[in-house]
Amino acid sequence: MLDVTPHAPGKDEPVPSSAQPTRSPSPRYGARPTMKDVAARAGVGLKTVSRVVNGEPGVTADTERRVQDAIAALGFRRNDSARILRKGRTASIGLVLEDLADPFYAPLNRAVEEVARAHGALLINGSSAEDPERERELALAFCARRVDGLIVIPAGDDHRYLEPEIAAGIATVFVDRPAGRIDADAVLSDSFGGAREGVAHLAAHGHRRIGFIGDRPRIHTAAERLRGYRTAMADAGLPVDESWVSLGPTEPGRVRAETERMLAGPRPVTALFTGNNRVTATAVRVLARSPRPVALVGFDDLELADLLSPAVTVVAQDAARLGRTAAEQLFRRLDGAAEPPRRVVLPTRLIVRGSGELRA
Amino acid sequence: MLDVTPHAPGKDEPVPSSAQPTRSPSPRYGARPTMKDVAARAGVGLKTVSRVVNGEPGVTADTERRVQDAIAALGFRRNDSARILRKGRTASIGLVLEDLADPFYAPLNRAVEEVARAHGALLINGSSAEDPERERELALAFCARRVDGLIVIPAGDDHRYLEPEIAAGIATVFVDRPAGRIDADAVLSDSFGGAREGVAHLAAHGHRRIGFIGDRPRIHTAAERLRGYRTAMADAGLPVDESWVSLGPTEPGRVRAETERMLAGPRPVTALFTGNNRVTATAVRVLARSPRPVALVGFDDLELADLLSPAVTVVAQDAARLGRTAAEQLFRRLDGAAEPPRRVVLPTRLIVRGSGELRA
DNA sequence: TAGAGCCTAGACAACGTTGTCAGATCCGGA
DNA sequence: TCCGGATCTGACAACGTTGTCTAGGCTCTA
Repeated sequence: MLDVTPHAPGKDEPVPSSAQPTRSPSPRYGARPTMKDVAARAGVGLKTVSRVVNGEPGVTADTERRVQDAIAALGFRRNDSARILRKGRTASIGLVLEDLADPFYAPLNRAVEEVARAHGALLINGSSAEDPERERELALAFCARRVDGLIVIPAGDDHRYLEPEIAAGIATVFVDRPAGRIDADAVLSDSFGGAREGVAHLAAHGHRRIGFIGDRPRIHTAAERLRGYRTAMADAGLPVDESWVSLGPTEPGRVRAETERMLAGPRPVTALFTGNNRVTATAVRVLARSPRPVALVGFDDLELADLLSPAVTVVAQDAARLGRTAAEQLFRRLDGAAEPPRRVVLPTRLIVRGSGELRA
Repeated sequence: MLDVTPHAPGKDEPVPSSAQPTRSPSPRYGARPTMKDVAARAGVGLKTVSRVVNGEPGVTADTERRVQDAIAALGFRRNDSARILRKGRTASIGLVLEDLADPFYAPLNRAVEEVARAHGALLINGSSAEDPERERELALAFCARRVDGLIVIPAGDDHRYLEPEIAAGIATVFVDRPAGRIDADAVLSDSFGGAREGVAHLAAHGHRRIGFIGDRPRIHTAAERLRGYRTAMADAGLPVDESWVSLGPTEPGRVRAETERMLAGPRPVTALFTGNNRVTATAVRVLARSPRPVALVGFDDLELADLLSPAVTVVAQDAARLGRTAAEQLFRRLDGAAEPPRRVVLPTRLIVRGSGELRA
């Protein structure tokens, strides 16, 4: 039941009415007091208020106190919009990612926030939902707000629309996937190497028929991971039956169907490599119901993965480190670093949890 | 402290302090073109550019084209800071939550974002890290940016500091936990009822010694859940040994120690109720190593909880719905709804996954 | 005691946009 | 031919802040 109760006011604590005794010669209702109002009330000049608010020197203790009193009495708070307009810098950065709610991106988001905070900047963010047009809208909306910098997890593969913005001075760093058709800083995980290592792990445990289920091929990481898969198979001298490979949207329905298909065919796979956390989660569910044990290695770690039976071996990325590295690079640019765009590739880590063995 | 700190002047702008140098042929390097620049280039008035940019009527097709050309040629993008200053509305809302990376809050964050997007607003957010002071800093920083509205997941228990802001017109809605010492809209989950139901479930399956591990008692939801636990125990006629109850920080070390303690004592618990997702995750790990099976019901659902063995029964909250409801309430306020503050309590849902049985 | 020098304080002009208002142009109808 | 009205356009003043510059008042020294 959804119950909506008008909240009884006196319950928590009677609100002390002593807080705002006299609201001055009543500034316009609903409008906030400005420095001008504070100045008038304190009987000082506008600039003096500005000085006090910003802690600038050159104000006597007495004057300062008068101003502080006026500020408190009026409930003044500096309007940062005006400040930003005047100063040119907004002390904020924008982050465009795929999905704020995705367990992989959430720690990245948090890491970016921490770095921003350490630099005194606020974070504006939004989800592209893997839609290039929406990515563009968001990024440009952030630019219109004149964020100092932009961190983008690309959904699209053409970022030329950002060129004027970058030229105009908005520092931009791409994470997780490289920028398309422009040259820019990027911080990536080693998708190719990670997938190769994960698949090699399966091959080393005797699997010969290994399936690959990944995200849509236009996504850079998906393509790289597939490449890692193929390379590892070739390294191990294993042929790849194309029915073992499936790229496409990661929604559970498709992944479930593909997993079941690979387990059912005339030449069923004995092991599966899954291309990201969402795919892994669905595959685990399907495999849990499989009569025949199937080995599974997944890209991205999962919470509680160690507790599944069998525990899922994963190729873990450090999402927080991705975010941190990207944000630090961004602020390095903002501090004036003028080196040419660079690409940082962070290593992945194979976490063996015992699901690799060939048990079929 | 959040602040715009101007760094070394003269760095990005090597302009002699005397005056504006010739700015007509090419705008200063690094400076963005403004409507004035566009107007000059298109040979029209400033206001005409404004009209074109905002799609206002009253511009002939020919003039519009000239302006559009100039915009494209210069790479002009409207400065929303100036626009905001002029218009008074920022079309942005602020969200203060505990931790952007927490799997419980991430979907809430996303839901808020979706609603904001539907209303054409951007989202600024930040993590309080459960620190009241940081919550305050963030909320006030957002207010200084003149967000239209604020959604807060309280870390502290005194929100009187927001009174002047609310009075000045910043709509504010609290989620997950009620506001402290002020009367404001709040959207909550039914922590009491949910915990009561979860503990009753354990009692109904024959458990008599049921432990409770929760978050710090000053957190409203933790206190409510404990109350639900005590009520359910009383309902079932079960005495509560205080050694079965533990409230405190949710970091794994403490939770692990407490869980082990409850399992080891002279009167060990046979079942455990855990107060939120973080506690549950740690408890599951400890219980997985327990020689004796212990039943577990947790507040908050976990990804993959259905795949654990035994599967974990949970009291699930709908985090996305919390976020959506709060954001909708916020925009209702922004659209002028003037009803008294109200408290919405959303139901929880017991998801039985078979771990409730007494197996010891 | 005068002048130099420091400190405090305020007047004023930006920042880039939008709302208001008034001028210019054009049309059709009398 | 002239006028009313509609349509298009631009000058100008805000919005609230900060940087620059100058005016006083004070202290200190010669």
